[in-house]
Amino acid sequence: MKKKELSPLPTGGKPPVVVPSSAQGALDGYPAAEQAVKQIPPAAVARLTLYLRALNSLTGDGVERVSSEALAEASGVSSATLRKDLSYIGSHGTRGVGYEVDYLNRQIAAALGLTLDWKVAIVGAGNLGRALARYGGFQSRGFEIVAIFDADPLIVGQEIGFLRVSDVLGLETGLAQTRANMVVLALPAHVAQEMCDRVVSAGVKSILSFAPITLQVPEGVNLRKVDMATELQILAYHAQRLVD
Amino acid sequence: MKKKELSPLPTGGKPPVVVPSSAQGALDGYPAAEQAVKQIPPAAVARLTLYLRALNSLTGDGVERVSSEALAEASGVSSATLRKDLSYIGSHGTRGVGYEVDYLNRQIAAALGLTLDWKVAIVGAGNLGRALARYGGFQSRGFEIVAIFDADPLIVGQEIGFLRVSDVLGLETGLAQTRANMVVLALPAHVAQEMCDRVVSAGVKSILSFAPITLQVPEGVNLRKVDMATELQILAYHAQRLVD
DNA sequence: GCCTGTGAAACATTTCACAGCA
DNA sequence: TGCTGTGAAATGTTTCACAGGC
Repeated sequence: MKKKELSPLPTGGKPPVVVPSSAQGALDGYPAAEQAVKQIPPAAVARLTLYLRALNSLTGDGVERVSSEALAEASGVSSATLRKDLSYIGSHGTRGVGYEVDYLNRQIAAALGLTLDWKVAIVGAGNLGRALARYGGFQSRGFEIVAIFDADPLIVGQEIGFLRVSDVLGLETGLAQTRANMVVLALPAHVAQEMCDRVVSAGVKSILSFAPITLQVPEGVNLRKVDMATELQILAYHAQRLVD
Repeated sequence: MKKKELSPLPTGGKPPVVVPSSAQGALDGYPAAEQAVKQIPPAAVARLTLYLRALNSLTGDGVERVSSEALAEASGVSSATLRKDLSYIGSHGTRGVGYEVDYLNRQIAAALGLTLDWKVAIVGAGNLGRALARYGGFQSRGFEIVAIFDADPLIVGQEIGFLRVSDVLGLETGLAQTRANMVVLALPAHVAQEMCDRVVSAGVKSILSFAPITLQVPEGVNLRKVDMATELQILAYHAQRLVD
């Protein structure tokens, strides 16, 4: 349901292991292009963001070096997992010593693509959309909120933080003008798919949805979902089990 | 970091495998008590909530029966995965026919423990906390928001939806009085761990945190985390890879 | 005949344990 | 000596493919 693949190169590496020989015999011509698209396991990518947070916090505390043990503890994972994760982005530590906080921070950020320019548009200026627009946590890591849209005439035109709510009628134009390359959907279920489609048509390839509905997106579009109700239900399952 | 274990049995078998005999040997008298604490794989639990959403939507459309293929499509997973997931909670379909929408809905809800009484308290009445308090998605699935706390004197006493913001000084008392058994933390990073500790001390075992920080909780406490910045960073990684 | 339920295979992730280098 | 980096083992998840009942 989500894999596709087209990288016909034997990038060579551990888990991500690229299909050894197999397919691809057809085209190519180059023996071994080194462009090799890394490929970090999804589970590791998610954790890299945690390490980043922990490293930022350490920087704030003036710490300059950290061991895998300590960083793992601060991130809530095992040290073995942490070392394995870091190995996917290369060897950036010193044996017998540990990791340089600042340097590692930059390495992870680079691996995640955070050095690029990310412009985020929020669709939906209801309670959640407004809260997101005002949330400072985005800006801090290079995500700039460039626009916020809504359909309600009473909300359009309002100021939220440094932004003015735009009419969703002008969604496509707005996305193009602001060069938004990510969209956050903060919408009720019944309009989410429609807005999602428009956003996709406008060429946006990265979408974060808070809508309580399963959205369909075409291949090549990256969709991540956050749903409070879902999280509570998962908690409920575990809590119930404690009681037996 | 999260496993514990105490089952000294060679459980051997597929994922969920019910602990064969194990604990409780004390009572019963039957050779094979069927009470057997299920055990659904975490990945499957997360997806069961998606099926629930899809089933609700189908009910709304007046659909009474659904095939694994159709339900999987609506939920965004493969039909094999769906059938496997459902098999963890028992056989509730009819071969050659499909699943009864209403019946399956109830079976999943029961398996997730949604028939119990969940009372949720929100700690933090900032932008996000207020948005969550007003979000209708909770109530719909048996989660009742029973209190919301904040430390800011300007916010304490305000009305949000049907609730009045309580002073976080009275957190412990408030949790006890309202019999809250779940807590949502909607707090800035610098106070999140402290509040988390207080909530844990008060006996709450299920916590959903929106704070952009890794929280430490003792064994036996269930913590789930949602972080917008993390989600965007993961999107950034994938988006960057599309460019190569 | 058709679609569910499920062993078994394929694949992915995590943990172990230790070699290797500062 | 001490901690990283990483093969190999253990564990978990997804997919395959087909037996089995309606």
